[in-house]
Amino acid sequence: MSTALTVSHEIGVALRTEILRRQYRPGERLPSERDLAVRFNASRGAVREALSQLEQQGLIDILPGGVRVKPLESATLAVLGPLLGLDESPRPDLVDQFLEMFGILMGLTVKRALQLANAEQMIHLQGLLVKLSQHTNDFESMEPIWREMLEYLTAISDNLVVRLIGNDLKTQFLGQMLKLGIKPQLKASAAADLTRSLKQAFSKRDGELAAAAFQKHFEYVRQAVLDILKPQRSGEIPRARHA
Amino acid sequence: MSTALTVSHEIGVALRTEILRRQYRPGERLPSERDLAVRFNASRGAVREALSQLEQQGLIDILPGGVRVKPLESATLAVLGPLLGLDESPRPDLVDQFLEMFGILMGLTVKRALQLANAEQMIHLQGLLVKLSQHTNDFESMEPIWREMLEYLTAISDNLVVRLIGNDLKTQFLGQMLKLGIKPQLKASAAADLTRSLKQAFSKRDGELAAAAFQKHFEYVRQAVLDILKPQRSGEIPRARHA
DNA sequence: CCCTTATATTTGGTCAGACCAAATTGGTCA
DNA sequence: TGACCAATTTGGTCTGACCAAATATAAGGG
Repeated sequence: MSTALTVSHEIGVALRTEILRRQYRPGERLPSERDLAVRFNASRGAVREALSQLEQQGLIDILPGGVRVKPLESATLAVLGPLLGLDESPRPDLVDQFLEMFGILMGLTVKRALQLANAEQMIHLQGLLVKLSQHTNDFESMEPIWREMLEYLTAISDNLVVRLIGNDLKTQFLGQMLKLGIKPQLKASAAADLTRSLKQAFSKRDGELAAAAFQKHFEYVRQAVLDILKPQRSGEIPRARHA
Repeated sequence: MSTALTVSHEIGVALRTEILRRQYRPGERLPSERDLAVRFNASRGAVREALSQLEQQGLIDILPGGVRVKPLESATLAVLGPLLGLDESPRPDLVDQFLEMFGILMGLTVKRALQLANAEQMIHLQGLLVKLSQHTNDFESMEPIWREMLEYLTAISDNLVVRLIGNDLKTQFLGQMLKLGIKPQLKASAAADLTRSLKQAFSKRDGELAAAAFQKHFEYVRQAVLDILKPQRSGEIPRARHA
């Protein structure tokens, strides 16, 4: 299932999957490097590199005497993608949490960007917005423009913490979502709504307004995605809807 | 400066520091593994493990033909701590961004916790709050109780995305802050304010209110920390203050 | 003189076998 | 039963080797 160019990556992915599937209890010891080497038909060096990666991901503690598995909750963001890809269909609650967080980050980004942007940057932004509003009916053609705008906003806002978190989330999730072929069918009206709100917020340079627009849009996306992910069963944890 | 139990960690830290100090341009090639091995007086295996870690941190791309340095912005949250610890005094803007994000995460956590908590959990929470309000004047003695409450809130809210981000931030930053001896002198009144607001929010089970209390408190902390970090010079990027 | 094409070198990926120090384990003895 | 000590296991590291792909270099043709 997982592409792995090198043996060590392959081993890493395999072990990570097992840990994420909770085949080891937290605190339990992993097989010794030598045993793992035998099992994967690889050298100890390769196994070692794999373990080194898992350690960076916060999944294991590798210390003299044995490799110990850590509880999932103490892992790194790096495990989110793999966690989503465990089954054919990702856990809806995780996807929802991701989208919520992503909306928040995006809100923070615009808000700050609108504060810091200079005149010409504002002009560029509004130019992008105009371009967007000309394609509201064609999702495919507006997607790259969206990307460009987000990239631009991120650059302006110059918030490394938000950026790094966003990086992780993006690479972790978007990859998985695309891989799983989950593309929420957004009504054209939703995109139009967002661009309209943003236009207004940009012209007034109202960061709060722009942030709110993003948040609202992402709530719509969340709903759309959830409708796809659990079309049958319900009765899950109720989700908040900030009025 | 940096504690490193193993040689490979040591090499990893050294190389990471150099990259974070921008001693290599993005896209530039790192010295070959063999050269690095000579330089660090280590085996290629050790170097390899170090590189493997840096790759996980998003700092390098390690591919046949050479190891290439990636731009800082495409790294992982794992670099935040090291970034803060580069100089004797951490970059104030990063610390501020961190605290802002931390406040937001905490707000999300309480909000959700108050939604999901059952009766006995609420009782426990309020019990902790009472304990806290009895120690508002003694920072040292209330700190563990705070930790316990946060841990408890996090467990209840059961939001893995927020939790993982929080993990990273915590381990990354708090470690550095403590190491650098930056302990903001919070007035007792601030802590009292927070506990009072939380008490009210808990009794009414008002998540928004509790979140707001945390945010407000963190804004106070941000100000306090900034006052420490840049006592002399000013003229930096103005920071937002959400009324 | 420039561009293309072979050739030699470098670089990462992996393996095998070895040694050390610390931790674990198991048995022994009080 | 419990404390103590030896044998084993485990991670940490090193050396030296081989392969395939990528890079750099030299050779050749226009």
